Amino acid sequence: MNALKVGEAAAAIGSSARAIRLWQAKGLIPASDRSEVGYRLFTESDLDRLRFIRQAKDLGLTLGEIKRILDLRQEGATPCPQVVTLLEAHIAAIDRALADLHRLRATLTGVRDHADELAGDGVICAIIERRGACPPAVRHERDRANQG
Amino acid sequence: MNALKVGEAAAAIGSSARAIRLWQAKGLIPASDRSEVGYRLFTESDLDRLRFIRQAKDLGLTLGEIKRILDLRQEGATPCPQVVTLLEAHIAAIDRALADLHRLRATLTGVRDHADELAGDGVICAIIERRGACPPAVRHERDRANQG
DNA sequence: GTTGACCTTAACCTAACGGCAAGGTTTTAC
DNA sequence: GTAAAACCTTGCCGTTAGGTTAAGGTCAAC
Repeated sequence: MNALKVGEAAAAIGSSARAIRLWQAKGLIPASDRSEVGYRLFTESDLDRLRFIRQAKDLGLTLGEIKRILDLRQEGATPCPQVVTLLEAHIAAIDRALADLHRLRATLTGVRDHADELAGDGVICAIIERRGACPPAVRHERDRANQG
Repeated sequence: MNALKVGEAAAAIGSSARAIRLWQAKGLIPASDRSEVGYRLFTESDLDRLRFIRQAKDLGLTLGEIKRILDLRQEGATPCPQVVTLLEAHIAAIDRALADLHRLRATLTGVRDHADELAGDGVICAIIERRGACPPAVRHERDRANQG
């Protein structure tokens, strides 16, 4: 038989054994067959699903989103319309992140370039303190992900 | 006296009481005075330090980096040169993130724009599966931060 | 028969808090 | 004068997507 163990399956799809176990624990893939001693065994059709997950991850989808797509498909629905919606939400998020990063970059280079002019008589560090009004805090991508 | 409780101090610097407690637990600010019943009490000079932390955070520095700056200053050193180095490292990281996001955005819009052409006969979702070779995985900013 | 490469689960680590619990305190309103 | 609202305390769990041990079982090769 051509059943693969988790490490072999991981190598086949270009991911890690740990990641595959996590996907399984999170319900993205069903409980796999086990060998007599308990090793996970993956078939070719299992690999298709694993590859799908990896490709979706390459597109920046979260495991939760991928699970939703997979569940939709399981219910017989075609998830593609929701996927397009999802992609558009991600594109919008990327645009926000790009704008934030551009702004932050401008602030940072500005601060760095004026570092010389700032005498070292700030209380802690003049570079950080002597730069006029604080621009509104730039929230990082990861912050936005966690709390709206 | 004008000692502020943690919630008042948080409001004064534009952060949260929870964040201030965290900064204290991580050693960015010393153990503050306490009222008779154990409430944290902050003076004006405490606020300066809190404001410094918030400003440094606005520049994208991590709490660990800010602590290092604060510790340097405590040892009598002027942290500014290291701060410049830090800023340049952050700018470089931002540039990498920008490049990654631009690439991911291009991939995403490409996938979205060709969604119509892809018949729904993919195993799970044609949009995700039928797009030729997978570009190398784009690692997100937060991944890079956690493990080199 | 032992070394080394693989597998198992479990638990801890990352960044920076938010949320909630369970209880004590202060303030405000009736 | 007291009751409720609004604070405060500590502490633990949750968030992302796994990496990294730990402790132990399994399998192939030498």
